[in-house]
Amino acid sequence: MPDDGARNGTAGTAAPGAPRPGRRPATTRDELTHLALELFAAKGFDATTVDDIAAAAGIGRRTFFRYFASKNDLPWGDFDERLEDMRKHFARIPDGTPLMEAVRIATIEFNRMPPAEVRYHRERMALLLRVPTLLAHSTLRFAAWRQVVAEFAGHRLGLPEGDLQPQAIAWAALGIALSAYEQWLDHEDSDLSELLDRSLCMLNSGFSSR
Amino acid sequence: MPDDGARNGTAGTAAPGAPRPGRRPATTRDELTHLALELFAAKGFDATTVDDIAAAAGIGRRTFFRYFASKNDLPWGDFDERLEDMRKHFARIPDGTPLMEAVRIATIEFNRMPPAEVRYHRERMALLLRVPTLLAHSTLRFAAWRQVVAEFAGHRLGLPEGDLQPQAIAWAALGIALSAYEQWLDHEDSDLSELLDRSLCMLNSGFSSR
DNA sequence: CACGCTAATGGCACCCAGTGCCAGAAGGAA
DNA sequence: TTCCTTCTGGCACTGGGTGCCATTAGCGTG
Repeated sequence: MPDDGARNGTAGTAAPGAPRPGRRPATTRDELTHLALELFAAKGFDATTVDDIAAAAGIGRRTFFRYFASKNDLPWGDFDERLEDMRKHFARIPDGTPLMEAVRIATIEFNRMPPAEVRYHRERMALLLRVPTLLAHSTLRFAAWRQVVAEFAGHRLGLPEGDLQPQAIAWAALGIALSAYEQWLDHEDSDLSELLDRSLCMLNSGFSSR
Repeated sequence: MPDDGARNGTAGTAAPGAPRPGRRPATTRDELTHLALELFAAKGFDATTVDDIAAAAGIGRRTFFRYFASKNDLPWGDFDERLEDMRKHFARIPDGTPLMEAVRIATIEFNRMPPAEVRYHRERMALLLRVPTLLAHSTLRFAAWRQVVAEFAGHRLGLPEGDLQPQAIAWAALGIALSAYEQWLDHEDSDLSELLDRSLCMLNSGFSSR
């Protein structure tokens, strides 16, 4: 059995929660993520073994893999829930808004974060986009992001989401967002929202103006 | 194993004779790729171990890793040389050609193949884009492709290739090409060049027309 | 022919990620 | 206490990938 990680940890949020039977989880995904990120920053991603992380968390190596399917998944945090937010955001965009305009807005919104978290997010994204192993793995996560965009585009165009145009839009939007992220990481003083806005406008004008 | 031919290492590039000193390589990258692709088709990528491949080729496991840095690299064949071709192709495009038009043409050209190879290429690409491990790994190869496009775009725009616009163009072009590839794989009777042409035209018009 | 130079091979030990199995540990409720 | 449940974590095993090093195989020269 894949033994799929993450059950009722119920990390951050309160949720006093109905007292369930059985032994309590020894830790949470959040805790492991934080801990691991510190180790990565200190020793580097590749040099940090799962044993290191488990030891630091005071759990067994085997247990670690019940919280995360792989070491690569550690930096992704609550990505899947964020995707749901984006789906909802798309749903709230007025029908009158042009398709690519909606994509632009939703993408910017998806990547908005409180100023206090900028520093943290930057570190996380630097890991994800600059450590080759993680960059490779990220492709699989990004596929889920593309899926959300393709769903919306397909809906708007009255086409199946698997058709060329919705898929092309989703792929292009992802590519554009990643190029903006790379600029953001390269330039300490840059603003992510602005970079996303600029690059998505380029996309929407077919890179014609200069 | 019939390790006949495959005399000269460095198959492909010139230097027909050039009697070098030292022991002859036991096989070639090409031979290993072919062999492996057959095994993948028969047993699946994940179920085929490096030991299987090495055994089938009649070489030691250790030797395999001197021909390919990883099992994931097997299906990529001569990709790097093909990239050089694309670089040259870009260089030959007349200066009068609009930038995005040049990108469209070069992308289509890069992905052109003799009809006899279509079947083979389809199988290879299905592996690369549908086996999760390989899809993830492919990101790293695609980075090199983007680099070629970004170089050209940067050159044309008079900007460093690392700037937002060249990078955005490269990312978008890659995304578009991949969406075309997915359609091609999904529809047995489709034509890759045509799909690339259609999706790149969409890109160049900012996905505006319908 | 024997020697030395060079370039490749391949066995061995080892590291690390990830998995199946299973015997417990820890909690609530009867 | 006993039962039931959930989570833990040790153990053994697979498979990719690497460092080390002795060995093999070609070539040229004395």
